[in-house]
Amino acid sequence: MVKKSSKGRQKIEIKRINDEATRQVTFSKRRSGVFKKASELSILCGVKLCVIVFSPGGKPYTFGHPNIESIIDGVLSGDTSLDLGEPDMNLGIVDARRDSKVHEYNHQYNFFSNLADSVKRKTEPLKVTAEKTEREVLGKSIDMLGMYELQRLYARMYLLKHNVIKQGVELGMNVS
Amino acid sequence: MVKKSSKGRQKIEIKRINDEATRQVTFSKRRSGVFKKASELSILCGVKLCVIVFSPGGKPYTFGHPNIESIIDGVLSGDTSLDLGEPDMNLGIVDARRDSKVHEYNHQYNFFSNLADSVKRKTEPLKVTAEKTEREVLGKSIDMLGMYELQRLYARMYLLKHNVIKQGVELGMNVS
DNA sequence: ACCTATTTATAAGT
DNA sequence: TACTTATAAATAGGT
Repeated sequence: MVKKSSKGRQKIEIKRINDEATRQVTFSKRRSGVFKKASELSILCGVKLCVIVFSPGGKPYTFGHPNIESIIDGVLSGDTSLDLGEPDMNLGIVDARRDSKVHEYNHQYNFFSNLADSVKRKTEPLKVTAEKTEREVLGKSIDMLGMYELQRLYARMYLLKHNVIKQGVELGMNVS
Repeated sequence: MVKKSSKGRQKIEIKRINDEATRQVTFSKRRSGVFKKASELSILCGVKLCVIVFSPGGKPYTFGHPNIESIIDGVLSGDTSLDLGEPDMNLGIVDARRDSKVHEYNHQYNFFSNLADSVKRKTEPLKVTAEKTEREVLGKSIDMLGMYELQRLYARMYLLKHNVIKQGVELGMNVS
């Protein structure tokens, strides 16, 4: 019966929260909020997206829809339909012929964190036999991870196609 | 004087918008919204994050804080704030089962197992031939992008540090 | 985690 | 694409 008195939501300034406890709470709430908004966007508009957030403690939280696979799949396969023309001149990267596949994933969520658990188990045996490949994966993953200069990356990967793999091994061996 | 009549914001179902014009408008609005929320999160909590959204037409829109490069550079330079400790001892991966919302999403769409199977198929036939290495890279890149053992990745990136990007560029120049 | 009072985001319409 | 309005949704502060 007693009226719950509350000042309700207060307006806050968008600047770093100094109080650690408050910051952590806000992080949790807003991280969830961003993920939810992202998922709604991907579903409502049927688009691909991913979000990577590092917690104050450095833990990565990710959300992707439908998955990154469909994004890089075409690139790595050297599909000619991915011909982007002049590098840096064409931002488009979608392979229209994969639309059906993309649609197949519509309305579905994928949380990388969850995927990682399973994939880890399933790929565990690969680690030993594919050691040198891990190095080449590393090099490429750096690009992938941040989608660093995505457009240029795609153009470059297209040009490199199969060669990048082979030379990537050499790169890895060099560095190690 | 004339009252602007409006039904105001209406509740909508979270499902793909069929009308293209509406979808495009919604995409623009909500993309901005997600970026804004992400920006606020990064500022309020002082965390690094990035968002990548592909428009219905396939154009990539990205947002990063402080920026994508800084995240990568930080790792490559051995930034201690990204040094998550002993490799392999702390995966730093979100346990979806601890997050009720994540669990809810996964339960609702149950997409994970399908994707995992897909990944498995692509990583199963691994050998050391160039052609098959490509598949391997794909499979493992998915892992990486999925924050699969991100911490181990950090550790390796830390070890490789300096040369990866640089040599990656050289690699690209060589081939092209 | 849950509760409200408020702020903020946004669906429709122009 | 930009502005408006009415309403839905997110969330700050508190328990």
